[in-house]
Amino acid sequence: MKVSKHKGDDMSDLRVRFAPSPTGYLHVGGARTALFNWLLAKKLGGSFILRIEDTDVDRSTKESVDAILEGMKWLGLNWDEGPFYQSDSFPIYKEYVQKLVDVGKAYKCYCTVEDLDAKRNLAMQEGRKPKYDGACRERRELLEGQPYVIRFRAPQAGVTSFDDLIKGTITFPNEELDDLIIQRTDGTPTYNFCVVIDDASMRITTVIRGDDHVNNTPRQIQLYEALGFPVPQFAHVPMILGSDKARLSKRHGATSVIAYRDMGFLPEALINYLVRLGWSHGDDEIFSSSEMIQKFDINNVGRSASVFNTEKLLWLNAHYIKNGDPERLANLLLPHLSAREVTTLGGPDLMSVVKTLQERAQTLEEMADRAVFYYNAPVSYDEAALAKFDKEQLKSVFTAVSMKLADVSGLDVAGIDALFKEVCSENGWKMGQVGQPVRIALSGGTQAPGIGEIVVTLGVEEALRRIQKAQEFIAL
RNA sequence: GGUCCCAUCGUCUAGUGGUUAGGACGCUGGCCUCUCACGCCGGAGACCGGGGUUCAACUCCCCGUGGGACUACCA
Repeated sequence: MKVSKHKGDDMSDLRVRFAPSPTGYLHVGGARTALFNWLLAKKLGGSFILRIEDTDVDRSTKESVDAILEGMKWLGLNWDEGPFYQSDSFPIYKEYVQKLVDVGKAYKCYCTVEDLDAKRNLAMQEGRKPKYDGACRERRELLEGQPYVIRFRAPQAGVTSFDDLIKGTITFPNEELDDLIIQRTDGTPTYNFCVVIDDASMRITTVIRGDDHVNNTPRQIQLYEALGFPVPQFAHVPMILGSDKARLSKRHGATSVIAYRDMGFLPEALINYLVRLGWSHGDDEIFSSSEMIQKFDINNVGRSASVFNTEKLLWLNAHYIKNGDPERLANLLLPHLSAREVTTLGGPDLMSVVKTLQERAQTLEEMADRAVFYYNAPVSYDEAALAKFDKEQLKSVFTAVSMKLADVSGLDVAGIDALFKEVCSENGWKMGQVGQPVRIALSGGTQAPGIGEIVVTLGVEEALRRIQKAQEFIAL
């Protein structure tokens, strides 16, 4: 077999990671980043690693970790290694900080937060760069007992650049980069330092992450080089925006993937929606997970931010509901029915109910709403709709239909539909004069599955009972 | 302010110098029809602006303009 020289080929030793910080739930932006990582790993037979970035002890919570894991699992984004916690590696970071200090690539800085803030504000006011002024960079004497942070001694001349898999070559003048803090006063390491140590020690080959990290990348590259680690490849995926083109946030509506689950979305719909946000494969819109894996290519990820569009997500969800397995949907629908205090016990077969609703619901929530009448007989009727028919007419329709229905059994949907046609032709009625009143009698309203579907699903006996009740109602 | 990134219908996008600029969501006209949906057929709808390069620019370059990110002892 010939070995291809093309970049991106033969990457079976590819190692990628998703590294959320546990300061909230898994949001759709993070989910998409995770998805792209997962897809690339699956496609190239690499490893997908989950790492929890909890170096900020104050803001990190166990609840958030659980919420993120729950979201990942729901979406089916299984990981090969982890979850690893940065907080478990504090001693290791410390070791590497010391190494850098020993060789003079890092130094103690005694500047106080107040001093730094003051200098920064002054610089801003005077229109200068608000970067660290290097006050302690050349300090020779050590101040005993004074609190300090450790700063990385960054190169001040030249440029740092990298070839981003998505954005192309990006170059930064080193003079724009100041000496970043790698260890806080309390001895804990900071984010930019930890990612480098972790990505290096986990032998990550390709870092796929949000666009908002582009500016951190040159600093991290300098750290890799100072530490003597190989620099991984980078791929920065653009942000997801809200309808007003501002960064997606709660005020744009739901951003948590679990919230979408609770609103009745299917995981495959959300995944399909997310994969198309920023990535494309010609004119294709619908992707099964195996198609996604097969067709995914990081080079086809777009460079610009995209707006989250719930309408399209709804369309995809409707698509997957329409084509989904009724049994699975029935199970997924259960909690939504419970939330409506509907019990399916003793009622129609839920799977049959689902089948009548698959083309009529965009979400499981909507399906649940539409399913209620099957289990709870109407206690009132759409009076406005009923008013469109003459009372006497209604009576004769109900009577005629009841008589027909009374002596049939075992009919399927087509059979029941044919039976209604008979009623029409025998009495000189139009289907509209018969179907709609019966629909109201059976469901209480005007929007429901086809008459035949309802009668068969409900069962002839229950249908007759409901028609009788309606008959009594209009007699009042 | 500085640095970096981005720019095709309202939205998601295809497009890699020569196309009637394609598809999808949404919107909309019609068909189907017992309601609601589904489905099918049709319609409106875009290359941010200005300079170059070229026989020819949506496509390449530059400058604007407009968005966004970062500029923390957050990640």
